[in-house]
Amino acid sequence: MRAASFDREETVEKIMNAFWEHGYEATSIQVLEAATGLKRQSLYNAFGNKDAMFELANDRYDMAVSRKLFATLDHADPVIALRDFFAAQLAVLVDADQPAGCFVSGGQQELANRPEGQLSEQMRVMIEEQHDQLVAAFERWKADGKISEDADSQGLAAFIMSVLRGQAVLGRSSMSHAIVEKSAALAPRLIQHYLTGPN
Amino acid sequence: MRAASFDREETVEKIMNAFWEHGYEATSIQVLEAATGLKRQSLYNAFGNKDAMFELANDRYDMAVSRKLFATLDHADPVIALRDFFAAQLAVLVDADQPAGCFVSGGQQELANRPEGQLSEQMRVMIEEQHDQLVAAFERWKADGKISEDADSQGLAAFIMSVLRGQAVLGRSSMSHAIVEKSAALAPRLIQHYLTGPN
DNA sequence: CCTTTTCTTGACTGATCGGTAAATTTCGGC
DNA sequence: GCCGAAATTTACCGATCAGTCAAGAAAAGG
Repeated sequence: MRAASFDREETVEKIMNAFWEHGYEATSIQVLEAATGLKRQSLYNAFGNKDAMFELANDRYDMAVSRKLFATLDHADPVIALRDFFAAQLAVLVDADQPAGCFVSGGQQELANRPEGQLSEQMRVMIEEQHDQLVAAFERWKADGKISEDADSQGLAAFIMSVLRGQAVLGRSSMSHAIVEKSAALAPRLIQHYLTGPN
Repeated sequence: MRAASFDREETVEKIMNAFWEHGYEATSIQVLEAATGLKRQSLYNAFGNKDAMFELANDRYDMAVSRKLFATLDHADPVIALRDFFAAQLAVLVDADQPAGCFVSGGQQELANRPEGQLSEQMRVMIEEQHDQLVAAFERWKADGKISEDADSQGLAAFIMSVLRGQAVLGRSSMSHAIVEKSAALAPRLIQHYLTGPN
């Protein structure tokens, strides 16, 4: 036996950042070698193949980034929750220490039309789960009497998912950060306005 | 002299559809050969190189698809305009005769972090122009007294751009078409609600 | 008809792609 | 200390990438 000389978690994070920054196709094994400091065969030995590395990166993004964002929805007050939700989204998108944009949006765009749909299926599930979390949040606020019984949870969830993905696309280019900031500021106000009436 | 045996406009359209469907990287020259029915050298002879083909495809998308969408904003009534705007967007995204999703969103995601930024610059300009068209529309409605003087044209434009891009991402996978439909239905109502108050 | 110009065709380049086989090093177990 | 197993390194594989070269085919101009 011989212990691996690298930390697996750290390596997965580096792989995630590489895919996040360059996308699936443009992240060649060479790029992953440079990003992780490992040699080709060490990567294959540890993770299998490129698709498996992408899946791990996707999982890690889900755990480390997405879940933190959606945790803001746990707040009992929908106004505060949605304000924090979009603030957290903005923070991710403009954080200079992280790659620009969003892993999920980028991957979805690039992999959706692939003939072999293993990876796109994984991303689709992620998007569906996020949508369901939003629906659940609105249903919870409904049950707690925080918002009207008539509110369309499905529609609102779908709408917020759209805003989320769109901000991720625009946040990809630093030139559009101003647009993302304005959008992130206005989005919760629009929704609040719709839910609770003006004031 | 000898006349080319193919119609240039038709060929550009086929090239556009290929890039639209597969993205930049995944659309190899082989794919373009199959899509256009032309041989390699004919393509290079007619268009120069791959990047030039992508630029032409991008231009054509702008002319043929985006402009039609933004033309709905010309209507004097913002309620009708925004309703038609999102209806037109939905129509593009769910049209089975066209590739799924949106050329602009896909290209922006894939090319934004390229070292050589020729193509991403072109897409950034496109996004900026669309944003400006939205701002202009709101300013016009303001001047006509259709919406409040206090309305934040910049913010609303930024917000709508986000929704637009996000719907394009979600529309990329046919599994998410239900989400796009709900989002496209709710978006204009939310904005209208915000602009004119409930009812 | 014949020449000339252009388009078309098919073979080819060097680079890079994802993935693998075999050699070499390094370490834990005895 | 040495042996064997696992990690690392180096070299390589066929396939495909964007782009090119040099012939062959076809049409316009005379």
